[in-house]
This record gives sequence, structure tokens and C-alpha cells, in this order.
Amino acid sequence: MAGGSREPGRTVTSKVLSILEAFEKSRGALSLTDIAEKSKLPLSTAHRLVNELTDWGLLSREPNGRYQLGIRLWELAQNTGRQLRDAARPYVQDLFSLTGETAHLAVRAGHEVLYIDRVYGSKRVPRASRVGGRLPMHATAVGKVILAFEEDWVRDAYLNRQLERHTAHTHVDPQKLAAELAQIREQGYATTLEEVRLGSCSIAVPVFHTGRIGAAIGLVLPTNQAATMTRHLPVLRGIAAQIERATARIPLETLLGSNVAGTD
Amino acid sequence: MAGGSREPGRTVTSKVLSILEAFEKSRGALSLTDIAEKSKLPLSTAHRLVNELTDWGLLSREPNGRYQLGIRLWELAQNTGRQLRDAARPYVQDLFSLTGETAHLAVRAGHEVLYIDRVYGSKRVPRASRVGGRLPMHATAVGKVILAFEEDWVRDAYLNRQLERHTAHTHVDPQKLAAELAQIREQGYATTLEEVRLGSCSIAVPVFHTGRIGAAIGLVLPTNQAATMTRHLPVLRGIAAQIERATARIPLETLLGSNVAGTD
DNA sequence: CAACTGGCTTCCGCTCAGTGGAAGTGAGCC
DNA sequence: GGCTCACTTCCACTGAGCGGAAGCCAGTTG
Repeated sequence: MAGGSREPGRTVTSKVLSILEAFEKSRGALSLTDIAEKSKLPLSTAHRLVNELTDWGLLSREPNGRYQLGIRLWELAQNTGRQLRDAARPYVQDLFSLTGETAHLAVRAGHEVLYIDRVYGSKRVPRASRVGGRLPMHATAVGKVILAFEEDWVRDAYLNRQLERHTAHTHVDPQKLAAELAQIREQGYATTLEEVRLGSCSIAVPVFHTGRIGAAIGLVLPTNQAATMTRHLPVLRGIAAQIERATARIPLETLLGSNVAGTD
Repeated sequence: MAGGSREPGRTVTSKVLSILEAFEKSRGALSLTDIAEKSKLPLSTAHRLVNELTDWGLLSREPNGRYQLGIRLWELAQNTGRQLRDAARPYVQDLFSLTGETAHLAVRAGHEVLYIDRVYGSKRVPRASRVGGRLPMHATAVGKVILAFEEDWVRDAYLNRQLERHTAHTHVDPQKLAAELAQIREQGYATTLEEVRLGSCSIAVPVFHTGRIGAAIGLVLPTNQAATMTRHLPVLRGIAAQIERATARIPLETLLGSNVAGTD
């Protein structure tokens, strides 16, 4: 009998989104069966929706029959948060040119840092972050600096959560982290040493907007340069000031939509 | 009476997409009424769907009540076509650094060029193209160079279409354009002179992959440099060769999904 | 080469998620 | 007070969506 064990209360929209999200969890192309599994949809339902999404270009089908996210999706998304990214891009490039190190621009998204832009050289770099990717705030320099300058209630809420450990060096003690954040607020920059991944360290400074913390820029370096990475501080601060100037006339909320949205 | 004049045959998915597309047509935030109008949906239907999309983070609501595309959408889309973009990005940056001019990376998407990446300086530039944006192939240097090296049937199909005119200088005569493309194929690069927008000219070279045309890189300059822009050819060709080398081991279809999808 | 397997596609009758007109709300203005 | 405009909520109807099952096809096995 048809329609026997449907799961009521699930909207079409939510199914479509869970299909798209299936591609976040795994690198590369997915077969129909993979998609159905990851999105917890019956095969035939997945089939129908995937087909429609493919027609619209949100998914594309490779010659071998597997599916990937389509360019159309990317095109649609290019209008998102362009203000900050477009305005800041040249300065982030300068940051890379002047230092020769991988440079980042990040904002807060819920309880994580969201990497908005990233400029790097052609030499292979072990990358923990990627554009569009998220990392916990307490393990990254950009995250710490944002957290340090956030409003009290945001910081308090964050410290009350379970702080996950990425490496043996990740700071997960709420007390100590609170002290570290106070110090960051005082000195005006944050650093990490192998807290996300062994072999790399980072340094970041805040970017303010209308007096509030808006974003952060940072550099990632190999661990062996940890001792001297503060030599990049003048450049970091100079670039941050330029970004602040370039974005000053753009209202905060149009810079990145409501970037506080999207918990976890 | 309820359900009176519904328009049957329209899927929920198509409605959701038309809401997202509404944001392509206009810069900035939209009110609910705007969205309903642009997506041709009854207000209450638009309201329900917009709310659900907002819950999922695909749209975000500003303090003033207007809607914008949400960051979640952008995050989802970052996995799209990353291979080419990530691999080529450093070289496009070099292209900018070495020339000081706005540098582009573009591919073909249906009958248009799709701008994949763009590196530019902090000085204000009048921009016709933007990342994620499309332009007709016959009016841009990257477009012409792609068209010139495409398979015959693609080129023939293109020339049989109505060629739209952007400025008085756009080449819209199919005969002459065909001759121009033949010459481009011979000399290995394409140029434009105020064909999209007055005041700027451009030059581009092809980027091949497994013997076929895969993408193009180009520079945009102010018109007064038109006479001397071929001086950038050695750099353009050098960078193109580096991108070819960097992408050689990636299968063509995973570079950008099926980029030939998406007519028009 | 028949039987099997695994992944994709099609079919089709049931049913509830989606629908949209209409009524309600509330801010702003004259 | 009454009008406008933009958004929100309500609710009875119904066809778009559903998903189990059967069909298909290429590859693989005995």
C-alpha cells in the first residue's frame, strides 16, 4: 500500500536543504544512494528531488552518474555578504603580499568563526581553515580576538559551553581562557600555538565597526616562526585600520546580513 | 473559498528557487512584498516559504524587516567548483601583483562567461564583471578567447544567436566575429576595446586542460592603456601555463562540475 | 548464460503539506 | 478617528508530494 510509513511534519523545503547539506559532510561527488542515506530520505523521494534540483542547476551530474553541487548554487550565493568581502578583499591581499603568509578574514557566526576570505601563496600549505568553513572560537586566533572584544554576555555564554579539544595544546579550561581573553583585550591581539593543528600557529587583530567588534584578520604560520610572529603586528594593525576605514560608511547589518544568526 | 485559483504544476522546490532568484535581480535587501512580486507568488505563500528559509538560514532578516540572502547559502555553496578556484587563486593573485591591473578567471557557462575569481586593488575600479556574474561571450576578452578555442559546434551555435549590443563598439556582426575568432585562435589571445562598457578595455589568454579549452584569464584596463596592453602578454601566458600545470592532475569534470550546464 | 547483485528509474493510488483568499494586526500619516 | 500600507495569521480544500514496490540495466559470479 502506498503512503504507508511517511514521516509527517517534514516540509519539502527541509528535505531539499538536507540534500544540499549532505554535500557538506563529505568531500567530492555523491551517488543517489549516498544522498538518500545522508539526508535520511527514502530513495525514491531523494531521486525525485535530486532530479528537480539538477534541472534547476543546484546540483550537477557527472558523466559517471554521481552528483555534485552545481554552479548555479554558487552563483546565487555570490550576492551574500558581498559588502564586507568585496570591501576587504584588496586589503587582505595586501596583508598577504606584505607578510608572505596565509591571510584570513573571519567573522563570528553563532558559536564559531566563519572564514570569509583567505589569501595564500602557491606553495602548498596545510590548511585547517577554508573559505566558508567554520572553526571553534577558542582554538583560533581570529576566534579568540573576536570573543575577547565581544559583548560580555556573548563571551560568558561561550565560556559556559563545553570547549572542545582539537590538539593537546587547545586551551579548554574556562577559567584560564577567560584570563587569556582579558589579556587579549588589553594587548589588542591574540595568538595560538598548535591549538587547532600541530605544526602551525597564528596571530590575529580585531576589526571594529561603529565601535563594536565586526571581524578579525589574521595570519597562519608554521610553528617554527611562533617566537617572532609578533613582528607582523604593525602590518596587521595597519591593514585592520584600512578595512575599518573602507567599511565605515556601510551600515553594520548590511555588511554581512545578520551574522550572529546560525547557531553552531 | 480557499484554494480557488492555485496554479497547479508548480513544485514547492521551484517556488523556493524563484524566491532565491528574486535576489539576483536587485541589489540589496527586499521586503516580503518585493519578494512575492518578483517570484510571482501570492503574498501568503511567499510569507510561509520565506519564513522557513529564514529559519534555515538561507535568508536573513534585517532589523528593519527586510530580507537578504543568508550566510548559510554562501557556506553551502563554497564547496562548489572549489577545485579550479582554489588551485588557480594564487596564480590569479600573482597576475594581479605582476601587472597591477584587475585580473579575472572565467569559464564558459552555457552561452555566457561566468567569472570564477577576480583580484583587484583597493583603488576604485568601474566594474562590469563580478565574481559569480555572467557576461555575453562576444563582448569580453575572456569570452572571445574561450569561444575561439571551443569546439566548432559550440562556436557555430553561438554565432547563430542574436548577438546583443552593449556599447557602440560591441562586435555584433556574425561574419566579422567569426573572422575575429579565427584570428584570435591564430594569435593566441583576445582583446576588447570598450565593448562592454565605455572607458575600459581587456586582454585575455586561454587556459587549456587535457587539450581542450577549460578557462581563460584576463586583465581589464582603462581605455587609455589599450595601445600598450599587449605588453602584459608574456605574464598572462606564463600564469596560464602555471594554472595548466597546477590543474593538470585534476579530472576535467571535477574541476567545475559540468560547467557547460545552465543555458543562457 | 542464467542467476544474482546493486544502484538507479518509473509507477501509481493515497493523503497530508501546502495553499492562498480573507480577515486580523499594527505602525505611520493626515 | 479613519485611512493606507505592509505584514501576519487563519483555515478548509486539494493536488503535489509521497514512498513501497516493481522494473530496468550493467556488471559480476558460479
